[in-house]
Order: sequence, then structure tokens, then C-alpha cells
Amino acid sequence: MTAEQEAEEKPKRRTSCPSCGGTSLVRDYEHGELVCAGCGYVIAERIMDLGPEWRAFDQEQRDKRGRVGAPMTFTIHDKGLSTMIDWRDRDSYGKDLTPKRRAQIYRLRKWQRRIRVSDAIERNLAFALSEIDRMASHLSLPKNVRETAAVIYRRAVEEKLIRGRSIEGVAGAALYAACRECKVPRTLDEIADVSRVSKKEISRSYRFIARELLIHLHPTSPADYVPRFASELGLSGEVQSKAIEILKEAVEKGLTSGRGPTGVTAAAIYIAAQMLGERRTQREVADVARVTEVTVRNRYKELCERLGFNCEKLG
DNA sequence: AAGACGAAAGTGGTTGA
DNA sequence: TCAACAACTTTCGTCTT
Repeated sequence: MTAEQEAEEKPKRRTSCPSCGGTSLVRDYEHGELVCAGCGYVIAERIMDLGPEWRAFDQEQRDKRGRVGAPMTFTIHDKGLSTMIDWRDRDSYGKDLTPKRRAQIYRLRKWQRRIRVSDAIERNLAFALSEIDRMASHLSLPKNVRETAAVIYRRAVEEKLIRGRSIEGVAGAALYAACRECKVPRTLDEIADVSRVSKKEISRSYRFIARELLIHLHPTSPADYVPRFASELGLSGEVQSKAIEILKEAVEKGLTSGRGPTGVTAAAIYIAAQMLGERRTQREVADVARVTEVTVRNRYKELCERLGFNCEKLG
């Protein structure tokens, strides 16, 4: 049995190296790999890091860095997490404060009260922005996309579009819009995967804020998906350019309108890879593009027919 | 045996009355 | 609000490499 076949059998957990038989396996979380310490054989990729993302060298640090404690509550305005200025006019040693100090503390308390009122909006914003950031890092999105998403979200707040909608939904929608605006498109599915809400909710929010904020994005160009899909398939730069070339022609002939851009992209990559002898199966291409083989096939057929490729001779 | 192909029925979202 | 509709998916059987 080959290593690949063994790796396919998911439920099994590897305890020994299929290459050298060694039993000391190392989890390399930095690269997300399970590696044999003996021979360096990479047994599994994309393993999940189950531990915290921080490191601690002693108990004190662990206590400090651990975030698992009493649950946050959303019913208290500040989720019970904010620092409160004590009402007693004592310092931390329990001594009385000087009159001057007391006056200063009084002013601080006053401001804390005031700030809390406008805090409702800020709180909403802070939560949404951290949510955007969380999703963006799951999707490995660059900073400019996060910034754009944040700007869109802020505008949505200013226009009072959040009311009646979930913060997560709008955050997802903002991120989706930002991705498209920055020409690093992610599909709604991908956003939904890292979001806490459904795809439906995100798309509803997206349509709504896009209309209200007068964001009109051009329909996503299939070519924008090429680099990501191609690199996920481990295809060369030549294949990418070829795919983009094919797509350009397809756009000119109107083969893309009304079609899902990902399906068209998948087909173009499939053809390009075949032409340049870096053949990938329809299944592989379909998987990275998150469409079905059938869709790849249909687009592929159309492209071949209309662009005059000879399907039979491609392989 | 895996991959490619195609038919047919099903699904979720859009559109227009 | 509802039905019609196009795109896409799911499923499954057959053909090809």
C-alpha cells in the first residue's frame, strides 16, 4: 500500500512513519505538518494546531495569557470586561487620597460614565472589526483587504444599516465586498466557512449594504481567480498566463456572461494545464474552484466548441 | 481502477407579473 | 407573493484510458 493510499484512510491516526517505521513523530505547527523525526518524511499536511497561539514559559505567563475564564456576557454593556474606576476614594494600599488626587479621580469617573454612552456604537464596531480580522486571517487575506472591509463596515454603521441585521452577517458582507474591490475575490462559500453565520445571511446583508452604500462592483472577473486556484493546484506560471489568455478570449465571445465565474475559471485552468502537459483531473480543478465536475465539464465543452480547441487532442 | 462523460432530477436564487 | 426560469448540483450509469 502506498503512502498516499494510507493517507486517504482518514479515521486512522498515524503513530509510526510509513517511510522508515520510526515512531517519533513531530507536529510542526508552524508549517502545519506531521513529520517523522527519524527520516524527515512529511506524514500529514494541514494538521490543526489545537493549542493556544501563544507560548508561556512559566505559570505566571500562562495565567496572564490564558483567555479562558469567566464567559463574556453580552448583556452587560461592556461585556463585563472593561476596567472600572473604583468608587472608593482609596488608593491600592487602602490609604485615603489627597484632595487633589480625589478631584482628579472624580473627573476620570465622570469621563468614564460619559464615554460609556457613545460606547454602544464603538462596541459594535470593535466586535465587528475583530470579527473581520478573524475571518480575514483565516482566509490569509492581505491587510489592505481588511482595511477596506473595515471602511465599508464603518460606512454601514454610519448609514445605520446594521439595525435588524446581525453584526456577523454585515461583517462577512463587508469582507466579501472588500475582497472583490481589491481584486482578490473569495467566494461567498469561503467567507461563510470562516464566518459564524450562514452564506444566506451574508449574501442578504451583502445585497442590502451594496445597494444602500451604492457600492457597485463589477461582476467578478474569472481571471481574478486564476492565480489562487492555479497555485492551489501547484501549477506553473505558464499555465496561469495561458488560462488568463483563454479567459480573455472567452470574455470577448460572451461565454462568461451569466455563468458562475469560478466555473469558467476552473475550465480555463483545466484546459491550460492540459495544453502545457501539467494535467490535472476535473475533480481536482473542480474542488479548488468549489464547483462540481459537471460544471467544469460543461464550461470546458463550451470553451472548446466556441474557441475552436480540439478537445480530443488536448490530452 | 480511476477518470471522463452525459442524462436526468433536484436545489436555491432571481425575475417579473 | 407566486410561478417561471436559468444556472448549478447531485446522482448514477456508461465509456475511455
